[in-house]
Amino acid sequence: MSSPQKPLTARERARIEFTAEIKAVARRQLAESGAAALSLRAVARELGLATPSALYRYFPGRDALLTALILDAYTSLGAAAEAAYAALDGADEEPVEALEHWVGVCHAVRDWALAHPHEYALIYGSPVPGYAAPQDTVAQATRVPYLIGTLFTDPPGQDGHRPGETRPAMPDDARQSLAPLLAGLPPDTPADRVMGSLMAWTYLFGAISFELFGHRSAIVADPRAFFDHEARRLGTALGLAG
Amino acid sequence: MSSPQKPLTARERARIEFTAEIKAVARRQLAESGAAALSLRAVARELGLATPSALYRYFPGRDALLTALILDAYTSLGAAAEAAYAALDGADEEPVEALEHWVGVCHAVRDWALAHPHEYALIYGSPVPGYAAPQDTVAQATRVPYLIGTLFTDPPGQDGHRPGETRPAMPDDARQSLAPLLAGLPPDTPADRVMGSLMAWTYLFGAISFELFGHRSAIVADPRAFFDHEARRLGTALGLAG
DNA sequence: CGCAAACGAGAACACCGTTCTTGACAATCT
DNA sequence: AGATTGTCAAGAACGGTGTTCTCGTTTGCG
Repeated sequence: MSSPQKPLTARERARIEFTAEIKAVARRQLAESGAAALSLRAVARELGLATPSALYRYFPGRDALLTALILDAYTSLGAAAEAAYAALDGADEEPVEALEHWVGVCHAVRDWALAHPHEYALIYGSPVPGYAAPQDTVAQATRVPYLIGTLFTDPPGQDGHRPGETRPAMPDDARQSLAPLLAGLPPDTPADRVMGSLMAWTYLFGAISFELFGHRSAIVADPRAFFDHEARRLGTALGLAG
Repeated sequence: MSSPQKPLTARERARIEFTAEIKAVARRQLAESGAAALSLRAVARELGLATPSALYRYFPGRDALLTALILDAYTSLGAAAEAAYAALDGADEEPVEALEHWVGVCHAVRDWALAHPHEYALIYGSPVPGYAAPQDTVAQATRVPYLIGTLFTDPPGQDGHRPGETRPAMPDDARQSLAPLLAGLPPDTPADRVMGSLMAWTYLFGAISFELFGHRSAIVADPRAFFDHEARRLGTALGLAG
């Protein structure tokens, strides 16, 4: 995509290196105290800078730094989910059931969220500034839902649909409501499967948000076992059954 | 419960009245600019107070004020959901299907969230301080999940379960994972139905959060039609079908 | 009436993000 | 090589924030 020329002046190399260093320190403080506590002054202090104004050479402001962290978080999460999918896909000779793929991706996303709770809150919690998602982020943000989509729309076997199985009906207004999405998909993609993948995507992050934000703490004793079961039951309920 | 004595001195009356006034102003500013922009100084200014320190006579700090708003939000949301349920229950002579109850409650919760987006973000977004939920809030916070629970566990007809219907299996670890919840329920409550209500609860707020936080804006054209369809499909998939 | 508690005002402290100016340094062009 | 251009960290300053403490004043109670 980029970097058509290799020669980088020492200034440029130092600049991108220092930019990464700023992000690393900021990510550390974010992971430690949350987004609300991320302070440009504290970042500058930890970097040995005598003044926070020096950071404005690299980021236009605090929100820009947070946006950069958001993009990195989406990238990291997307990579984790895709890696889990690839691992399940390539390991066994026997093709793995679609349900197992789904459950595996679910656990990968949950594991990532548990490992990076504040970064998860940054991208799937309440949007802090004015919830303006730059165009750069959507490419990374769509990696997980896209992965789930292929899980639901790509038939696991030759067709993946048993002859006697009842496909859920989709009223016209519901089908039209996701026209913007269907327009970008192969024309023969069944709308009910797209709907199923969107619902699976919705549920996955609803469940993780509930667990991470404490809405379940008084209710479930073993979060991982509960999550595994809910992922399985939702997957089968949405038509992934083997 | 409380107020065993009626006589209130003028001081006390003025105090509770002014406390309510503070909350009203704070709620207005919250609805206008979000929780991050809620400032004690701005609240004091709007109340005509010359200094924000006066507010500390009524709330120990900014977080306490936010906690009070959280409790009010839970109360308001719970009342809205229960009112919608009651309206559906009492209107028709014919007993309404459980699925319709479920969809009605879903729309009530969504309507409330759309009308009070910042209050919704306050209670179902990322917890701001250290996500410590005071004991007062849980009574209000559990109203909606409890309502959904009765929807799924109370049989709509005489039993509500068709003879040939296959009940989803629950492995032991999954059943044990929600032991804390089952301990507080009638001993014959079927665990798979409790599981279904928890999943419905999870999905409901996952869907609303996605819509409100902009994760669907580029994907679905008619959010209400989409929401209605997903609520119906999830309800039937979880065993509410008529 | 007198006393103690509650009240609002005010100043102060320690932070914060952001802006602007200043002097030093490196890269580039002539 | 020398002059110039642009980048850099520094520093000071502004307006904003939550919070704490100390004041007189007012209110309610014994």
